[in-house]
Amino acid sequence: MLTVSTPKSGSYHHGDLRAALVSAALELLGESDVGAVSLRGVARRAGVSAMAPYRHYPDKEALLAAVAQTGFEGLRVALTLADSTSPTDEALLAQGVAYVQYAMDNPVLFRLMFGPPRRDTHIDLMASNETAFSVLVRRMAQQTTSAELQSQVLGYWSLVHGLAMLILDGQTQVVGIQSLGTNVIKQIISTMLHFEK
Amino acid sequence: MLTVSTPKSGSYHHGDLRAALVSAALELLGESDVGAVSLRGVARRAGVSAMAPYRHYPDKEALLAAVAQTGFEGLRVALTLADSTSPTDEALLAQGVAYVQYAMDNPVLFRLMFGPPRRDTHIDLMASNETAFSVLVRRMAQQTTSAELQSQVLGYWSLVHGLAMLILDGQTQVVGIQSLGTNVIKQIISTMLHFEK
DNA sequence: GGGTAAATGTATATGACGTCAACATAAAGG
DNA sequence: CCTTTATGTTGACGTCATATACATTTACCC
Repeated sequence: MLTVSTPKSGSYHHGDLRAALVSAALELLGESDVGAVSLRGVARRAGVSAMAPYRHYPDKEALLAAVAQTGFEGLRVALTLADSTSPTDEALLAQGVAYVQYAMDNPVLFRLMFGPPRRDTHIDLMASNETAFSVLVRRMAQQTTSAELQSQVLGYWSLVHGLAMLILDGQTQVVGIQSLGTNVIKQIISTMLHFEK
Repeated sequence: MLTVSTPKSGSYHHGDLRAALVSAALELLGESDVGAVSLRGVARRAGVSAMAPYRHYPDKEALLAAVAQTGFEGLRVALTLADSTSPTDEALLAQGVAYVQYAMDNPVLFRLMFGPPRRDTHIDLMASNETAFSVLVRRMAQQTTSAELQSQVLGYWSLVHGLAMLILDGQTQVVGIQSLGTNVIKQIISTMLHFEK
């Protein structure tokens, strides 16, 4: 899907290191936990010296922010897809399920996306997030009376976001839930969703 | 509240280093972000050498787990207090507000409590969590029909947990919400809470 | 084309970190 | 007392993020 030009063998310059670094970081995120991803490790994976990334990102945080940005893009795609492939009256629920599913499919990336706000990158990340989030807002605006829209949007987002986080943290066992198929997620969300009444 | 015996000046042994370390770590958590807390820094704050903590905790992760445990204890107290000082029909809502408030008052600690599950400490943390969580479950069991209890419990927990997380991440600005007083939080939660209908 | 400036990658160094191993001191208990 | 055990300290290692200085390549201008 996201392919990156391989370094021409033996060439001093990489070709597209900027993208290769993000790609390598994504690979590493898939293998371990956020704190275990080192800039040096990313550079190694990209086949380049430890200092090379600094030609493209001012520091580690900036690289991770770029990675998080691709995560928001992926989330936007997932939400859009879920919305467009569902009947209108189920689109909101489908987006919620897709949100949780995305987190489960990309646990470490998801945690990175919503990690502690870093002063330098937080603004950009919120902008990325907004493009993903607008998909949900649009659908919601069509499905509810606009009086409490702001509260309802934040409430619904909180619901699915919290569910995603608790699942990633392995906290659902505290409630006595073991398996976590799509159906279970759907049930939890729709239990809380009584707007249509 | 949680006082720790000061090291007798000039004494080789500390007195109660085990507790002092947790206390020092809590102080540092209040000053920076979770990733910025180093074991060496905690040791420094406790006035002790870098290796001293290893006499009481097998590694950094274990110390942080102990800190997280005190966080769950604090959360339990906060929930219990909110529950007991509210009229019965508002107790559940009050607990939700208290949950979010606790996160806002202890942002870094809260993030540590619900951070990525570490193999060695995860089980213990979940046990701690369960004692806090049971406060909410008990109240909920009295306030709803028990048919969908499990889903409703997880749903409500997800709601307040997600709201807390989004606030900590500074994501509420995406929805256009600036100030975050108790009243705003209460409104968001109760907007989603339509069980009584 | 040729030469130079900008872009991009490398080498080396510094200080902080988590943790290991070896050692030092204090407390406890016969 | 004298020894065991608990508790701290010192020093070392490998890794990390990052600074500085240097090398190579590409791009552009004449």
